[in-house]
Amino acid sequence: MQTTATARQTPALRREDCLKCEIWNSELFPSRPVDLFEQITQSVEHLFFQPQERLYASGAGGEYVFSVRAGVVKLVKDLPNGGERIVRIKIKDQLLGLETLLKQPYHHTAIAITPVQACRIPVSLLKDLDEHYPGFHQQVIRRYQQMVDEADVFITDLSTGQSHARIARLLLHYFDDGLSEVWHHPAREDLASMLGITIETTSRLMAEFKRNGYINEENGRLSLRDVAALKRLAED
Amino acid sequence: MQTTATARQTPALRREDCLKCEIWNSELFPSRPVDLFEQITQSVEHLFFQPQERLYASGAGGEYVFSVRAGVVKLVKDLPNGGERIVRIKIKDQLLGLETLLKQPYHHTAIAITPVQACRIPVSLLKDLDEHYPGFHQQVIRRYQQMVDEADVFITDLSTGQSHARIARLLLHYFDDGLSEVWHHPAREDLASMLGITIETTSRLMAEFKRNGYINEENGRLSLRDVAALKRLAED
DNA sequence: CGACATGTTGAATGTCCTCAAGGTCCGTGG
DNA sequence: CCACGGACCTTGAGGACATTCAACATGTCG
Repeated sequence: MQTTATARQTPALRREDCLKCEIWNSELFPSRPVDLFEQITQSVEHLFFQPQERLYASGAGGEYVFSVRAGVVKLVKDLPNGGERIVRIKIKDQLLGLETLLKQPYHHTAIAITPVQACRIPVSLLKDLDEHYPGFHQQVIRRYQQMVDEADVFITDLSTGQSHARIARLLLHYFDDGLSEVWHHPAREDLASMLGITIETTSRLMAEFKRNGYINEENGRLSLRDVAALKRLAED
Repeated sequence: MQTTATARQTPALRREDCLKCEIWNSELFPSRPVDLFEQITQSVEHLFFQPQERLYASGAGGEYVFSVRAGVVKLVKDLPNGGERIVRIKIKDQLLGLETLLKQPYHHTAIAITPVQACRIPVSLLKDLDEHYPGFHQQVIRRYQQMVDEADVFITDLSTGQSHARIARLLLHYFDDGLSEVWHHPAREDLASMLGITIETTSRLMAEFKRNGYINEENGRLSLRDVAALKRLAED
């Protein structure tokens, strides 16, 4: 399992590399003592996931928070009618499963969209850090704020208005920056599930955007060609 | 301004009553010292708001967190096309404007839906508490988790599927419990803005629900008549 | 009473979904 | 090597659904 597409694309991280995780690199650990290193390397596991693989499942009692080191993870919730809706997208340096800090079961199912590398951090370690390092909780609060912000984007930008506007906003938000370097080829199903529309509508509109020269997709690589036009569409 | 409809409906709270706020009543202040009381009563203001009045506006640099003591507040974001979308509903014992803890301007506009009583808490006070009372930040984290959870409800329940299902879910979620005691008569515009649909569609479907006996609205008081039927609709 | 905001209802249009068929790509097995 | 199946994407046609624009009703407040 170690010899994955991931391992070939990007050099495989080792357990020691978990120390490079953004959450330990904070100014909040001014004098990182040796025992902190030890504690981390002993309890944090570095894991690989293939596309479609689950990091955890909704409702499961969670003991771990995950930190994404490479790749893209979707957080999904099942719908009553059998489908599923994506509620957030997690990329490098973002944390998943923070609800376990409050002893709650996972609220979503976390699924790798691309090959993913992630650190699995025991809740007990985070609680230790919280006690010994005043100011560590600021990190957690900051990340919660990020989550709320992204949730608001999903509500206002991805769930409001007509579908061509929603797609334009999605493209601008997730494929105009470095994310497209990692998430080359979004599946129509995932786009649709982020927007609350059907796969067919998504496919039709993506095809139309291609025809109009707004976007491009060659050898499985999506890129934005006419950002101005997309911004115009996104306005309404 | 003190002699408001609010003051008549529910007994007006005084500044001392801010101490009864749920956030001070936590087990996290095991030995509430006198100086804490003093600090709170000196810096926390107790305010009244009429429907349509704003507690704060999106983009403004914020110095205050608000705690709702009575009534209902909506958090809205402006849309590019001129409309606005409600992203959360705040009721008793919920906090607004936590983003100011991170020195960020308010992310939403907070508007009273009903008459509202709220405590206005300076960020500096909360920072003090955070320093002197280890464990206070747990309160903040817990509330952030609540916000994320409600945001997810807005994404999966109120922004997904056909409009009659969305309305049914909204009614079950917000008018099946104690909230209907406070929020008697939801404006069609607010319901529509929570669901991302038009006022007309909302009006038509509410009328249909009334005709079918699922809900009732007399002397400006909404109540659910057939929860089972609504739950059936909510499933899809 | 008249003015204004809010809610309701109708008719026409437009958007999106459903159902269906066909296409492409890729891995597997004959 | 090619045939086949499966997963995914595309496209079309029809119908269901939501929006738009409009008229009218209701209620509130001066």
